[in-house]
Amino acid sequence: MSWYRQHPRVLPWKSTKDPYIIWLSEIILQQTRVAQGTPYFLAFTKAFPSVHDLANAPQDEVMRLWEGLGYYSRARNLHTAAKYISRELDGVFPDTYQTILKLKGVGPYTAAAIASFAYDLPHAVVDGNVYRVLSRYFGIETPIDTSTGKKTFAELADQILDREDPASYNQAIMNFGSMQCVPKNPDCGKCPLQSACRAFEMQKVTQLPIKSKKIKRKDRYFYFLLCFNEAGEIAINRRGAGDIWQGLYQFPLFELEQAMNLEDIVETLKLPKELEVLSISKTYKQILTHQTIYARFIEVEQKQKSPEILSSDAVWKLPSALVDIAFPKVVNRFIEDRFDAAGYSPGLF
DNA sequence: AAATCGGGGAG
DNA sequence: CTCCCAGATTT
Repeated sequence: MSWYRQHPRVLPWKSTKDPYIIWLSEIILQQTRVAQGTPYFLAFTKAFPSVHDLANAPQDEVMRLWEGLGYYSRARNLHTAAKYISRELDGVFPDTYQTILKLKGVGPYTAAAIASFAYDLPHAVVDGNVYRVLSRYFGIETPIDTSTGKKTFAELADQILDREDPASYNQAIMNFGSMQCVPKNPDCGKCPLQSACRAFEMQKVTQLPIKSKKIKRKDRYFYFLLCFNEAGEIAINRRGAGDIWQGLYQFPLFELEQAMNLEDIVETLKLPKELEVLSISKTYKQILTHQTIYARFIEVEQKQKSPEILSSDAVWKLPSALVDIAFPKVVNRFIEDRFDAAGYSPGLF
């Protein structure tokens, strides 16, 4: 905390005790760097000053504001919890750790953060920064991504929590982890904890914390159908549950097990005769945590009316309206290339 | 307990 | 490329 007083960090959500604002910031910052999340925080607080504003917003509007931030279940759960607080709790934010924990999308970390920052309750946060600081300082080699590890670090964090000022303490240890005890090449020479740091003593700083699991990524090949009708509108649909990007929109999608050339694609997809293939885009690559997406966009034109050729849930939008709809990043990259550079008429690459 | 869910920035 | 980020939920 002494170090923290000398290394303050001005952040837009630190100047309030409003639990709604704090909750909003914490959800946005889950697995997200401060620099990446800050613009989203500003956009959300401007669009939805109160929990009622958020609760009463259409889902598509919430998703649109979240567009590009990733982990979209956060946005859906945020909206669900806002409606719960607004309608079931009369807009009164829950004020105990256990009741905060009941909110959709709020786990142990976020409940502790809200409880301490908004209500000064003695609950220790354990985020990626805290795992790193504690594992190094105490020289703990228990993997942090196991149930045993989570329990160990949660108990330790609770033991060393400053119960007189849990809000400042939580803020301090997270800041210390993000600024001094950084993941790579920490400058231990200017660390105030060096003399008591077990990892420094054992020369294991770079090895801690330990993670046991390694992620494996699988390749997926997406072929989106860019289908115009006679009015110059494009078919889109909303992605459902059970896969990535739930709640976002896309062009009608055909997925293949492996990459194919244009002729084989047309053959394999068995496109209806009413559709004439105009062109196919380059491959857009998007790396996610557990998969790599290779996306191509096949531009087709409807030669005659055939409403049911695409999925029945398709809706038609003018290209100029796409900017107000939430798409995955890889789709937006194509949209920018296709419509901002080449214009809005079909077939013109 | 393990798998899954995005996107970006640092090294 | 790999790793990690103010983690949570589902399987």
